[in-house]
Amino acid sequence: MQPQASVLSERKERILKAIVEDYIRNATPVASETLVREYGLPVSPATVRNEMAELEAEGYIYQPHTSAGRIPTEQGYRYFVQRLMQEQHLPPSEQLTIRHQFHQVALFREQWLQLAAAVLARAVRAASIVSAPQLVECRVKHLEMLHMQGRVGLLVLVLQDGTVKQQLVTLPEGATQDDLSRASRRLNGLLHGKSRHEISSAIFMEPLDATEQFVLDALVDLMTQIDVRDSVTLYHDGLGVLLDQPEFARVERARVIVEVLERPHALRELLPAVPPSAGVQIIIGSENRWEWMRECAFVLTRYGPAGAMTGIVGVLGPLRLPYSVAVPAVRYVSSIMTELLCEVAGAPPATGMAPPLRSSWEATSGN
Amino acid sequence: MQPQASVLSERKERILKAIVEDYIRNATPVASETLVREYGLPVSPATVRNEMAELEAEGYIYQPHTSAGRIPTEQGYRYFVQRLMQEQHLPPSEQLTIRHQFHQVALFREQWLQLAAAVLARAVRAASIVSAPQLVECRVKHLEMLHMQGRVGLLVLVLQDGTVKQQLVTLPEGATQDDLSRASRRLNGLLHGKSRHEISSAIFMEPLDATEQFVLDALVDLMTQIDVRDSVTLYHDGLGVLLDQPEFARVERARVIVEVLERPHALRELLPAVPPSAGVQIIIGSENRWEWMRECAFVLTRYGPAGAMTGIVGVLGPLRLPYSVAVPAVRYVSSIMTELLCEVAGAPPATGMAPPLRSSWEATSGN
DNA sequence: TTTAGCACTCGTGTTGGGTGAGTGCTAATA
DNA sequence: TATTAGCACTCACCCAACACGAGTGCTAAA
Repeated sequence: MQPQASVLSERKERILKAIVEDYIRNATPVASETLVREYGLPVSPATVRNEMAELEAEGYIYQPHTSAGRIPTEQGYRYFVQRLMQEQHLPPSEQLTIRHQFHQVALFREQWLQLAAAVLARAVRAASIVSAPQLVECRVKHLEMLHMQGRVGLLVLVLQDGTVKQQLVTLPEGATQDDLSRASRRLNGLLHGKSRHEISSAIFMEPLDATEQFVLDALVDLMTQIDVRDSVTLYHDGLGVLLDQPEFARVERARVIVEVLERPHALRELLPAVPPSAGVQIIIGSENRWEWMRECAFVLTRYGPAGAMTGIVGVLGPLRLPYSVAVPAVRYVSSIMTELLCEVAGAPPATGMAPPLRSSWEATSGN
Repeated sequence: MQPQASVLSERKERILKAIVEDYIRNATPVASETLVREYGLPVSPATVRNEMAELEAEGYIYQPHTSAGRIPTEQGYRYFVQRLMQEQHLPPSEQLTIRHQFHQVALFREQWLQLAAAVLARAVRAASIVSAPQLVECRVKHLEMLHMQGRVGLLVLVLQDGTVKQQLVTLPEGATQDDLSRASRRLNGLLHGKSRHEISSAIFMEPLDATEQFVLDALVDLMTQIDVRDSVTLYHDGLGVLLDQPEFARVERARVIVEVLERPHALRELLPAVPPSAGVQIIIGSENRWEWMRECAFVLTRYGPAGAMTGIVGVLGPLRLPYSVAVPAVRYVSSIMTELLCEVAGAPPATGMAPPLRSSWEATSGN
């Protein structure tokens, strides 16, 4: 492979751009004649062929076989997204529709997430993934230990940001609802606004009685688990439209994607790799850590008030993902989600993240 | 199509059984010679052919084309599951493993559901669906209205069976946490153990103040929504193994299934159709209400203490689903889930449902 | 009633042109 | 020197012809 450092001549860029766009559109190798005919290049096919030969030598495109048109290489796609791509924003009317949809379900968090996945899948015509927002630091708002039946209890924990966590516990012999309520009440007073770390290292003026200590332990337990466990719930959509893509005509290909979306251990490992406040990130082919992702491209970004509660949202598809649509779409959806999350959690929008404006397509279209 | 009422001769049954089993195994039309060779029929291929001709005339099997072996019709499958199938129970060691896995995550309900889906998909080698248990009647255990920030409040509701529901609300101007706590406390006293219907028609000795009335309204609102909304969360697994089946070699076929599992409106409509306490239900091909399901078979059952809180669990796949494995597997998983649900909710196991026994494979293997 | 024998059917796999899209090369041109 | 017309060449794709063989239905004998 050739060094990619250099910048291509304007004409080569124009040709490369046309090849990538055409291939993303049609999934079929692009011929020199098509380029001059459809993309208005002011030269003859022969000249284009010469340029293509050089682009191929430099590693931006390749032929699947002799006497076929050209297809972009990964390097070609990367050059495209870095320097050539013109973002195609969602039409304002559609942006409004989407915004409306989100506000309709603003009070149901699971529904946002599913909605975000659905919107992206439809806009980009690819698969989408959305992770539930994960707390950076969770602080106690309210807790309640309830007696269910026998020795089964239920600890309900509400965090500052509005998240509700629950956990079944086995109660000590003979604990009554009155005991538990009293303990809950006292701990609520003591622990309000405290983080897990503060709680586990806290020292209390008056010592806790046995029941209080029990509830406290259960609480610390639950808060510890929150970090590692279910906050990584993933939503997805758009598998169906993905299967329409010709690269998945043979099922073997599709299988791997289907399994990943359905059982997303692997994706979970991918998520932490998306840096906060770095805008939209594009991962193409072999940049991926896993073999099976080498034929896939991702467009991901983090949403949510940075430093408080963030998740990731994005799309994935074949290498010829429509990046110019995907990038603004992902950015737009993430900005809405950030906005909604801020309204609820009350965290200030952090610098570097899209601000939660009402009139948002100007706000989201910046670099 | 011929009347199916009649009972087949023993020899025809034996042949039909062999055809169905072989086809389920190999997905390839079954020849007369294969039958005598592999299934030890004490007759010659010619005799088998005569019988097959009759079975075909009666509508139990058909040939995809002249000079091909036979394939079961839907009627053939139905006869098989009703009269011929010998259930193949999971090996005891595996049952124990599964039981262990469930008890490991006994305290996290979402994880059961996902686990149930995973277990079924692996055991049956087909796709699986699990719906979250839905309350038949929900009664208040505890409620708490919290002030989040600005005019955003969070209503947290714990139901008798341990379900926790939450809902963001817009608070009245100037409501403080103290007001809300006081109202919550009073309402907790008044409403404990009440169902939605009882609450909305309740008359109180002392009239409610404005804040209390507000919280009450929000509560009724939320309880109303519980019936219709998210209780129908669906989990699924096994799409991947489904794609391996030759009937899904062409993607068009797979697409429809993928979309259904991913965006399960349609399945939701299917669920109420599964009757409670009817044991495992098998739905084959055109028995399904929807066109696109005509090539699919379902093995479903309801789990959970009947009359209290139930969901459905089952598998779906092509018509040649391995019914003899699927039926016991679905029954076994549902019995474990019922058991766990009873332990937590404390509802007595209803008559007609598999009882929540520890030693369960005897219990689950009855008809 | 069963079965051996046999002719017949029809899907599948293989082979072998023919076609056309698209290229690379060369030589002529601006 | 850069561009382009012309042309030969390559190779995937399509299609028709063909052989093969699996599996049947039928007939006649046991």
